[in-house]
Amino acid sequence: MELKRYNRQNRMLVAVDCIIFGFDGQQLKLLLIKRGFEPEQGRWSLMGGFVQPGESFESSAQRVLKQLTGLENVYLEQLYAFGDPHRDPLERTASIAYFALIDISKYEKQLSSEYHAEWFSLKNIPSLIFDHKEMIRMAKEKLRYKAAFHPVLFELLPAKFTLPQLQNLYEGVYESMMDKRNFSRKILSTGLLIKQKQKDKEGSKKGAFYYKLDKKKYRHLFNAFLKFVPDPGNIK
Amino acid sequence: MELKRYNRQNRMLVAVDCIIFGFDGQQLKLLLIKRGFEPEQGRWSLMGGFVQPGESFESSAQRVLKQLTGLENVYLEQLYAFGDPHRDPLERTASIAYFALIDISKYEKQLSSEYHAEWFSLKNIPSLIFDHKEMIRMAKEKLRYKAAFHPVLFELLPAKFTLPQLQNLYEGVYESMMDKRNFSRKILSTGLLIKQKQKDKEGSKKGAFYYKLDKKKYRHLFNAFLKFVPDPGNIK
DNA sequence: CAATTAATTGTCAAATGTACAATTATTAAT
DNA sequence: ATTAATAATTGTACATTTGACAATTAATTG
Repeated sequence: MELKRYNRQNRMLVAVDCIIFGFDGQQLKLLLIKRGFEPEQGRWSLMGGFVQPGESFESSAQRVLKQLTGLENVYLEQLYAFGDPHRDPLERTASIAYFALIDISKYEKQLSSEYHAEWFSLKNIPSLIFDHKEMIRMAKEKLRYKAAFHPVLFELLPAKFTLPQLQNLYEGVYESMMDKRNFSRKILSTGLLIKQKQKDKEGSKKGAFYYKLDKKKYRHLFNAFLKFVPDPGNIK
Repeated sequence: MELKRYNRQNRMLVAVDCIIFGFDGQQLKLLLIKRGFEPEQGRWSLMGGFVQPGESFESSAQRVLKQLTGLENVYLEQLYAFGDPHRDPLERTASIAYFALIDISKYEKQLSSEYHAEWFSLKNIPSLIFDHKEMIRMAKEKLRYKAAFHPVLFELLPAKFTLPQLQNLYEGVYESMMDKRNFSRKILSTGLLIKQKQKDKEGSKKGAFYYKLDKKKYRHLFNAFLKFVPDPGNIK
């Protein structure tokens, strides 16, 4: 007789949660929502949802992300599977956490009003449900790790950006100051940036030249091993 | 009225699978078992098991690992959550993959006979069930990444080991040759090794001095950022 | 004691990292 | 028109690390 299922084993709910990073030119931010159902209705939470039949974890995370931001084809990476038996008090629920990097200028505000979503500065995160605080801690750590060797932070920037903006971003991610001269030398030496003729005149009299990513080199070098940060600090 | 469960959502099985690395002094190896139940009974497989009620993913992996090797307190790290809806043809089953690094000399052979377990050279892995081949590919990649910056490969070695053995290990992990002089200079400069007065006389007339890990420095430096490998290659 | 084998040790040039400040472009005010 | 103010842009010298490369040493064997 053919087996039809694995008998005597317990099944559990599986959800995805998204840690959504954005950068407004000054600060690194996270997109959070107000949870719309019990338990913990009305409290701040990461955007998430249950994995549906026929859906992989990755496509589930993509679906959830599109629901909230309207965006597709964004940078999305699996962070960690959270499986503490009591992380959700109502019923055992595993959560596969993903982190996303989006260009904050492309995100559609109207969608997020439905979820009462808001951008929070990373230094000012409110109290969150379940283990979402821990998820964010790990996401920050992993972003630091990744960005030290791969040009992943460009995913947070618009098509045109300035060197001071880029340095702001790196300084925000690593919560430390960098030397302007050494920073631009290192970044430019990767050959990833193409200088534009236009300047950004906001926020300075002299204006700062715009740069664009060399998309071809970017794709080619993404998995190569560059070094964007001297010492990424103590990271796992 | 209080909610008791999340209604109208589908639950699924969740398992853990362990990619178990060992090093015999010459080659990097993986411990595989012959699957003992249907479907795919009798085929080669990673050691795994279903996550039980009340058990976290990590403790589930520890349990599975102890069942097969008799070992506790081994290096264990979550690799990735595999969730393709059809990865197990019988029933939807998620798998949280962990990779383990064990000292091959400590592992208890008698236990593994129960599971028909065998060590396989990484270059000679047999056909495997489900997505286990992909799990191994990712585990190798992650081990490379990790070992490039953290002294994690010492987990594979016995308490006393020689520099040539250590270099063999690194060369096995990176599938490339390294210069003896540069290798020992780099490794010794970390201050992690304590030279012993004894020599290992196996395999050479002159004999090679044993070294021990400085456990205190090891724990202290583990998350620090050392550089053990010149260029870890193209890795995610 | 000579021959063999593998471990151990050293040097130099090139590349990279680090610390540090003067100059330039633009706008606003006098 | 000149000056003052602001932030962007550019350069240099020194220290450290890396990478390429070969001679010497310790032990065993015939």
